Amino acid sequence: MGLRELKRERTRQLISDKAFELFTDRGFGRTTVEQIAAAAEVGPSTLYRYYPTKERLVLEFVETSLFGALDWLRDQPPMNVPDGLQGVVERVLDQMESNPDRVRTVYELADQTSSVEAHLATVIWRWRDELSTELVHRLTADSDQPLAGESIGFTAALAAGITMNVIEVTVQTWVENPAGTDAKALAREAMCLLRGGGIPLPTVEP
Amino acid sequence: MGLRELKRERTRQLISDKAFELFTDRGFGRTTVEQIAAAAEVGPSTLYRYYPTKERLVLEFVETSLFGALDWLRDQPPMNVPDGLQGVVERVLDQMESNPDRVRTVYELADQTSSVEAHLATVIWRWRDELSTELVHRLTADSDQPLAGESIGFTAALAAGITMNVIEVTVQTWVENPAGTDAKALAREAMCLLRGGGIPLPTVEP
DNA sequence: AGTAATATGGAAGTGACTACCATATGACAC
DNA sequence: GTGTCATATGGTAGTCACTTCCATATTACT
Repeated sequence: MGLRELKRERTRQLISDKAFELFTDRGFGRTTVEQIAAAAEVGPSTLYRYYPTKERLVLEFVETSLFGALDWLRDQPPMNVPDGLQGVVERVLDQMESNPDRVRTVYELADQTSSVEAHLATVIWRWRDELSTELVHRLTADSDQPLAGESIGFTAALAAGITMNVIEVTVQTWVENPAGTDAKALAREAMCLLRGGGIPLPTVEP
Repeated sequence: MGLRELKRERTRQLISDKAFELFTDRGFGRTTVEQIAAAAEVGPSTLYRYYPTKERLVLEFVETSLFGALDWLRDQPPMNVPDGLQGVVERVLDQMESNPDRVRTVYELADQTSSVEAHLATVIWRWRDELSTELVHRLTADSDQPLAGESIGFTAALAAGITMNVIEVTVQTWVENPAGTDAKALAREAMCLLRGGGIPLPTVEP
């Protein structure tokens, strides 16, 4: 790695760290980009070359966690879709559990500031869409499948959406009570949905 | 209804209509709030009293469609959760199908402009959260349930998320091919997930 | 008609983000 | 080392969404 890329990485990390300091200190809305740039000792225009929006500063961690797991899936040999998705979920949860403070901070900032929540949602949506297209590849490329071509897109989107839901709900539960939650077990149980296990809902008499 | 509220409704509708005209004409990003205000013959500050953000102008229709269905559920007598959610989905699809042009326009604007997509995501998330809490009410208030108190929140969030997914994927499919898609039938099939039907995925040999 | 409540328009300001240009710095051939 | 080129940086000026505040106008109520 050349000196150039090394400094790039360092600057990137410095900006991110200083931003999180300021955000946790005065809050997202009360921190200006100029303040972050000043704290990281770079010009505002340089900061924008690293992070295109203020919100991306907050969400970089979530982004790399999610898309890292997706890259893992892309490198896997053919396997049944529920197994692959199970692996994806566990990879994401591993990332989250390895950095609980970051996760908590991101959640707090998203709760407080609607623009952060909005950007978080788009990151998650984009991930879900890419996961969906990856599933389509896996279902069509490997062999001739019994499913009709049209409904594959529908099914894949649904499966990707459910996977995303399981991650969201599991992480949410875990963030609210980290000690008392076995995130992986919870997710494994929820993923039974894909395998036809249904969802344990009580019946209600009218 | 007094004269005051009548004029309010008229102004609101006028602003919305003019905004859609301009958006479809020059695009969302190339339309300024001042232009919308001028076209509706109101001051910019008045416009902001009706719509807190530019994006809400686009998303009002989606919002009322979704939350209208939620209000319907709140008025329903106790019933099994999957049946209630099925009704919610069908109400939403009814709204969408009754105004296909609006739906298509919203989709196009969300595709082109990331901030619209982001706001759309938050509207949908908020709706999902409210649906989830409504499910918790229904599952706890009516009778004593066999489910443990802790896991009800988890299960309800999962069910609400899946419902949201079904709506999203169904509407997406329908928007791409309105003529050849029976949205309600598609959604009904997908909602079988909640009832333990699983998802029709082919197996893959390694 | 008179008064209170509320809706409107405009002006001034904040801050995120963009476009652009001059300058500095690491990379590479010699 | 030295010169050259590609790229990274800092600063400036500007756009536009959105906020705050105040003076004025319009509706509702007695």
